[in-house]
Amino acid sequence: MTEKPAYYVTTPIYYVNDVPHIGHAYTTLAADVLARFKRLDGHDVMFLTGTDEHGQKVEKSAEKAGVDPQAFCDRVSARFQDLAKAMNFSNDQFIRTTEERHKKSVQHLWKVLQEKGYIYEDKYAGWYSVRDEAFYTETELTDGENGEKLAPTGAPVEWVEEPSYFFKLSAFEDKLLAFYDENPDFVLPRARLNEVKSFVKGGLEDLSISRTTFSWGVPVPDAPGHIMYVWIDALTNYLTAVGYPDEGAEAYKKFWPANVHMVGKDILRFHAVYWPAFLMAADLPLPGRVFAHGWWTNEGQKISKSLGNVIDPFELIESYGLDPVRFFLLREVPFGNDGDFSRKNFVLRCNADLANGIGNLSQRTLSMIHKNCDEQVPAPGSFTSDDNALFAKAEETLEVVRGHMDRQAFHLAFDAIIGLVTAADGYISVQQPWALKKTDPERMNTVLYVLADVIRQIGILAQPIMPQSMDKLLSQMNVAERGFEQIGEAGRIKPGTAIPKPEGVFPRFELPAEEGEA
RNA sequence: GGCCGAGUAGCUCAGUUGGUUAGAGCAGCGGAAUCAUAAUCCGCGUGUCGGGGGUUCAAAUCCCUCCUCGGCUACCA
Repeated sequence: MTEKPAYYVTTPIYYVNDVPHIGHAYTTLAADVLARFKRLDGHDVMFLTGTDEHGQKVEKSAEKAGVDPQAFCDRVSARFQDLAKAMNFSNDQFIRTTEERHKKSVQHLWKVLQEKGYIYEDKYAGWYSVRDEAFYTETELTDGENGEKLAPTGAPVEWVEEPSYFFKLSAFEDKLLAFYDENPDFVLPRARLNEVKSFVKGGLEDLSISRTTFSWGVPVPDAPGHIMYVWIDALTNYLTAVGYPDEGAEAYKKFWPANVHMVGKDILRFHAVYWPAFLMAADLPLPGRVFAHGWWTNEGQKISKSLGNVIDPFELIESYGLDPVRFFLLREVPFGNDGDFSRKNFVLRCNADLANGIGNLSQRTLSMIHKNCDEQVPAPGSFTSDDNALFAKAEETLEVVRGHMDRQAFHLAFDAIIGLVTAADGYISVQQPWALKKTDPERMNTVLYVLADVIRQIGILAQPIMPQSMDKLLSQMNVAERGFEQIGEAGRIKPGTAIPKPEGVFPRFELPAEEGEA
């Protein structure tokens, strides 16, 4: 086995009652870029995504579709796997909660929690609306005309009770608060940590973790009729994937605890409160970080099924190509903030940074080399301070990018790479290799050599976000070694490397026609 | 209602141990160049730093107050 450091990053498992949309693509993309970055940076990476397939909603949807639940899950889970392919995600595993290994894992965890005294049986009671298939809290209810209680949706509710097992979440209030204080980067962005803390400070109630009203799920051990309810089942997938309950398993020893759980802001609480509490209760190590990202709007409008403005990632890839989409999603908006997806901004951003930036820089340089240097990388003469300054900037960029990646500041990481592109363009303007061609061909060779090598490094650095395009670029330059250890002098491109007539890496897009007020 | 956060150039944002003429990118305008995907480079911002009051030699940066916007306030993933 290698001595490489381990890095374990996860996405949530996606609920199969939904079809894949931009939100799913976004979460997994962020995890993918992180995973690819860490691999290139010399880590042994475990990148996990998957589908959550249990619960009453799935059971009902399957019934409605006239198929058995497993067949239904197979079908919808496949759509998420299709998305992973279409987005070129590099996940090492795709876990499904209906897998046997997961059932064993969750049941084991349950028993551990039970043995340690954190699970007890009681009654789950609440205001339930049959029409909405949902429970509501007292405060959400309104009084109807006849004094009856109504759900926010206007549906009548009734008081129901059912037997249920509970997890003693209330026992972890102080431990959690202490943990947050000792690990202020456990939740990012920082503002989200405040929310989590104030939630915990507000007092924790025990958690209902089993149901008796449906059967599609993992059975509670030795409790006929009881099915595990949601979080204890879903969250545990992160353990299952690395071999739990076999704590001696190689993957487990290597990868647990996870470095980062990437999640949408809507499920932060479950990852930042319930999950650490479960793990504390089981005496298992806690993950390093939960990062809660924001949501997208579509042309300034909130995305909703009823508005019919859901963004289909497959369609987006079809229209613009994969890498521009990957780039835009993580470059346009400070990661963690909400963002707006607008076609206009998409085109402006991609044209500026990709077509006019990386694309044009490599095209102009490789083209000059191809035409003027016998179709191969020229041998450089001695380097000037300008040359060395640009080389230094390239090396420095890796450090900057690494720093931002470690805090999931993707937008800043890419900003640094684009900054290197801008520096290289500035260098060309000053050096004017087209003029040197007549006055000092040897100096021209040196300048083009410097540029070729910096482009090589840009290509290497940008691989995590745009793997296909950078593969195309690096392949055109016949660069075979592409890890971050190749950044700087160690990986300098070899004079004599063949440079064929370059092909554009990024297309330029047309601005969408201005539309009138909607 | 309670708690938290935000309001800085047309747009997206950076900028708080208080201190030179408040910054960046994009968009826009002007110029240069011509190797390149009409791409690139250079130059150009008199911005009430949400309003008002206060502390201070000095405030975008501290205090008070008001306005606006957003988030959280438990069992739907």
